[in-house]
Amino acid sequence: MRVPPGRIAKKSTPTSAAGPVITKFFFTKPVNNKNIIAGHSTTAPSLIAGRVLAQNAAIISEGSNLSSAVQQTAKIAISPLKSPNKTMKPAVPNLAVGTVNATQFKTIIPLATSPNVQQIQVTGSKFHYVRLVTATTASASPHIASSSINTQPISQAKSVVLNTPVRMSVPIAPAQSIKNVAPKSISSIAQITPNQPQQRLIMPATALPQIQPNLTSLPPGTVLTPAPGTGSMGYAVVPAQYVTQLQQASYVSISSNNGFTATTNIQTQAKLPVNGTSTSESGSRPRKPCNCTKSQCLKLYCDCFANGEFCNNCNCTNCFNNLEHEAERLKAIKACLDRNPEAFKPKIGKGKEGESDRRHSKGCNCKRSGCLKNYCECYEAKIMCSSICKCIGCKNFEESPERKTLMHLADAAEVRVQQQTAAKTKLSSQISDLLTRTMPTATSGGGKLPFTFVTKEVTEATCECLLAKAEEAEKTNKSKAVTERMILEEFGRCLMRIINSAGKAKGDSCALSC
DNA sequence: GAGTTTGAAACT
DNA sequence: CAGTTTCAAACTC
Repeated sequence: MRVPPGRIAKKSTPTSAAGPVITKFFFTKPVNNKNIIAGHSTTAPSLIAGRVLAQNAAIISEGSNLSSAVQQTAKIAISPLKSPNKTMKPAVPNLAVGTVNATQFKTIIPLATSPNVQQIQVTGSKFHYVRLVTATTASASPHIASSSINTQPISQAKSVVLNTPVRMSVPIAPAQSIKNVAPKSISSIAQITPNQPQQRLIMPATALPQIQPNLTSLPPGTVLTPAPGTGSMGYAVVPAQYVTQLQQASYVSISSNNGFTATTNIQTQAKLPVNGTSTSESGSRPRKPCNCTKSQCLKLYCDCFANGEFCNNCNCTNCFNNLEHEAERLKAIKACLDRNPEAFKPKIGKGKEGESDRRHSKGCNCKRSGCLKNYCECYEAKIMCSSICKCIGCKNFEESPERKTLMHLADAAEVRVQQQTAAKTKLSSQISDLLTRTMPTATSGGGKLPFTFVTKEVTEATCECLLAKAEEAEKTNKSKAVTERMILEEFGRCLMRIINSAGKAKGDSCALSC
């Protein structure tokens, strides 16, 4: 059976018979939260976005009969969690790996500096996917294939070993999280292959309510490592910016025991507005780079950390919120979760029945701002204070005249900004258009002017002027030499008029009237 | 840009 | 749980 391109993305690994076997998994996602049933799939009734459908061992041997291999495997699908309204379905048995639409993986980008990392871009997804690959031997130095690897039929490949039981445990999370994250039983999992390398799957920085309910308290960046002796695969939930960090890393090692170890300084502190592309939990509001100095960006004071993001293009000093300090970061995450298991959950959630749709989960405690400044978390989130707020002198309620005034001013300012932006855009467009239209004349060095402006009418007018001069010379009995001189002088004047007229861009032969 | 104010987070 | 301290963002000048 020939697997359609993209159904199981893989790379061609130039391995010798004795060479290392590169184990790679691609965990695919549906686009636009749609089920990913592909036309070639003979199983899998549905696949819900964001679900780990089955976590049994998955084995695909490249070069072997794929169909049989697929039939023997359990299937795993991980996808971004952007359809919170959908309910978790039970694990779907016999869902073939690679039942994803062939167009879903747009590109698989090998990181030039790290043979262990591949980026995966999914059409229509704002998330970056990264897959980390570990060779089975230390000497493995696989050449990462080009982006065309996702189109290569799997039947041509050598081997893909998915003999890896997937077990998810959360050592850094509170006990209650661990309890539910681990599968109830792995007894049904196919034989565990000893000495398997550890793999980690990098998942988007989105809350994971649909994978496991108790994962929601884990911030992106949490590493779900395998339980001792039970498997060789772990998961890391990272923000999109992680991709940037990986790109900046000259080397990222993946040890079976230690996880990530970036050996270079992979955090940039460049003061670029790139972080403006980062979004908050709402997915729309740009988040500013942090400026932390004392917290090492490992406390909730740091917005990046609080949002479960790595610092990237921030202005912070002594930042530990990066891959280089993964251990410290995980420790800090654990400490935060110990203090407050909800620490990484969105603060703005659904209110009670009859109250506003959105409200602060804890309520604010403002005393002096009247809850009408951005100090107030409710006001900052553009929501009104609720009954659970403990604020003093609150003016952030529906009928508050101060609030209405502020909102009005804010709206007016926003409109003004939009108008200014539109005006700038229009002016820029006009300038650009003008330059484009005048460019041929400007760049021609004037060489086209005579040709452009010496029209039939201009030529006739010039000739009339010259003839008039000749008649004038004839009437006055001028010598031949003088007559020629008079005609040449007139011709010179005509040329000057043509040039002057060209400068006026009129092309008007009237300018040549004698 | 420096200094001040503010309230959440952290600490005791 | 309440009071205090620390912290970084928001704000003012």
